Amino acid sequence: MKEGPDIARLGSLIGDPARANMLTALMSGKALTASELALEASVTVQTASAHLGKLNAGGLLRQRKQGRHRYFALADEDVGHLLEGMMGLAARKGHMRTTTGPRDPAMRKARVCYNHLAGELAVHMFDGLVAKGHLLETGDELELTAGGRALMAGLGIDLEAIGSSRRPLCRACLDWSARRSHLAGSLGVALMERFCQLGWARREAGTRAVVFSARGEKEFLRTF
Amino acid sequence: MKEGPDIARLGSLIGDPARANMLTALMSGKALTASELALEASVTVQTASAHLGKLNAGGLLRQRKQGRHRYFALADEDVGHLLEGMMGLAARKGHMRTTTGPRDPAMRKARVCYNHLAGELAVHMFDGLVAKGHLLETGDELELTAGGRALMAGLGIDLEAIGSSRRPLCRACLDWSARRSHLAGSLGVALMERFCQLGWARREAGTRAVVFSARGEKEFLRTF
DNA sequence: ACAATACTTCGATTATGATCGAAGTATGAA
DNA sequence: TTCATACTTCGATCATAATCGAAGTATTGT
Repeated sequence: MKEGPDIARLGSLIGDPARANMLTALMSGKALTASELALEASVTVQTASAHLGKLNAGGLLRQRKQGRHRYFALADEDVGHLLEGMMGLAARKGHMRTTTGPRDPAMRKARVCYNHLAGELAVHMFDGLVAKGHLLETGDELELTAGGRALMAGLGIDLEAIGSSRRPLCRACLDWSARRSHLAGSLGVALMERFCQLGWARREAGTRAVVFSARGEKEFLRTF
Repeated sequence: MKEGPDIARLGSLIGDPARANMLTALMSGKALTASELALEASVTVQTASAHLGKLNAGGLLRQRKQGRHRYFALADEDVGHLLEGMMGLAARKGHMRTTTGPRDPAMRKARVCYNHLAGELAVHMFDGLVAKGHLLETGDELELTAGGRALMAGLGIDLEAIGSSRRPLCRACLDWSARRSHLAGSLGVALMERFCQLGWARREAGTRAVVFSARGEKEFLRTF
C-alpha cells in the first residue's frame, strides 16, 4: 500500500493546459476574476469555473467574492514557489511552449514572478549586488552585507519591518528566461514595490511584464 | 499566444499515479530496473515501459543499460528537489495517500529523501544542530558554525572535499512526515553516507526506509 | 421591475491516454 | 543451440475528464 504525499494529484491539477495557464496568469500575484481566467485559458467561463473549483479544492487557490465578481489568487507563497520551481525545471528540460511572440522581449526583460521582480533586469540586480559585495552568496544561501543593508536603506527599504516576517529576507529564485538567479524573499518583494513607488517601473494590466520608464531604468542600472 | 515554460507538460508527467509511484520510488536515489518499477507502480512491465519512455523523453530520468537490465534513475538533483517540493506542498495541502501501513512508522522515523536522510531522526538532527549553535538558521538560509564544522570533522566528514561541489553545503528540506526541516545539501548527503559507513544505519532493499541499529541510534542521538 | 452581467451547475459528447495481451528483440544461462 | 529472462513495441479497449450548450442563481445598473 502506497503511503505519503500524493504528488500525482498535485501533478494532475497542474497538468491540464487550461489550469496551467490560469495558474501561470496568477503568478502575477494579482487576483483575477473567473471571466478573466477563462480568457487566459482560452476556454468558456463554465469550463473555467469547473477548473477553478478543482484548483480550489486542491488548496492551490484562495478566493474572495466581491458583489457579482469572484476573485481568485494563488493560495499562498508556497504555491508560487512550487510553480516557480516547475517553471525552472521545465525550462531546464527544454519544455518550452512554442512561440516567441511580440511580448516575449518585454517578459524577458522584466516581469513579476508572483511577488518579486524577475527577468534580465532582475538578474542584473542580483549579479550586481553580489559583485559589489552587497549580497553574500554560497549556493542558494544569501545574506545581505552591511553595505547591502545601507544600500537598501538608501532606497527607502525598511529592513526591520520586512525582516520580521516568516519569509526569508533573501532567497535566490532561478529565472527561467535568463537561466540565472534573481532575488526573491521579503526583500525581493519589497524592492518590487519600491520600484513602483519610485515611479521607476509600473505594472500593466493583463500581463506579468513590468515596464520600466527610461529614467527608471537608468536609475535602476545606476543603483545596481 | 502563450509563451514560457510548459508546466502543464511537467505536471501531467508527474500527474499519472503509476508514473508518480515510480518517481517516488526513485527518490531513494537508487537506480531501479523497469521490472522493479513496474512492481512499484502495480502495472505490467509493458505499461511501465511506456511510462518510462515518457519520463525519459521529458528529461526526468536517466538510464543505463547493463546487459539485459535497463536501470532507471532520476535525471538529476533538480528533479529530486522538485519532487521533494511537491511532496511538501501536497502534504501541506492535505493530499495524502490513504493508509498508514505497517511500514509507515519506519518511514516516518528515518528514510532516504533522494540522497539525504529524512524523517523524525533527520529532523531531530537538524533541530539539535540549530539548538546547539552548530547550524545558523535564518529562514531557509543555513550556515555551519565553527563548532558545527568541528563536530563534522569529528564525525569524519571532509568539509573541504564536499564543499567544493556546485551543490550548497547546507540546505533545509521540508520533511513531509514531520512537517519540519531536515538537512539536505552536500553535507546532508555526506552525513547519510557516513552513518552507513559507521554502521549506525543501513539501507534495506526495495524501500526508502533507513534502519538504524540500536547502537547506531544511540550514537546518533548522543551526537545530535 | 427588467435587463445585463458574472458566475455555478448539469448533462451529453468525445478526445485522450492508460492499460494489457500479443508479438518481437536483446541478453544471459544452461 | 535452446530456453529463460528483461525489456520494447504494437494494437485494441475503455475509463476518464475536459468541453460547451443549456439552464439556473446571484448581483448590479437603469
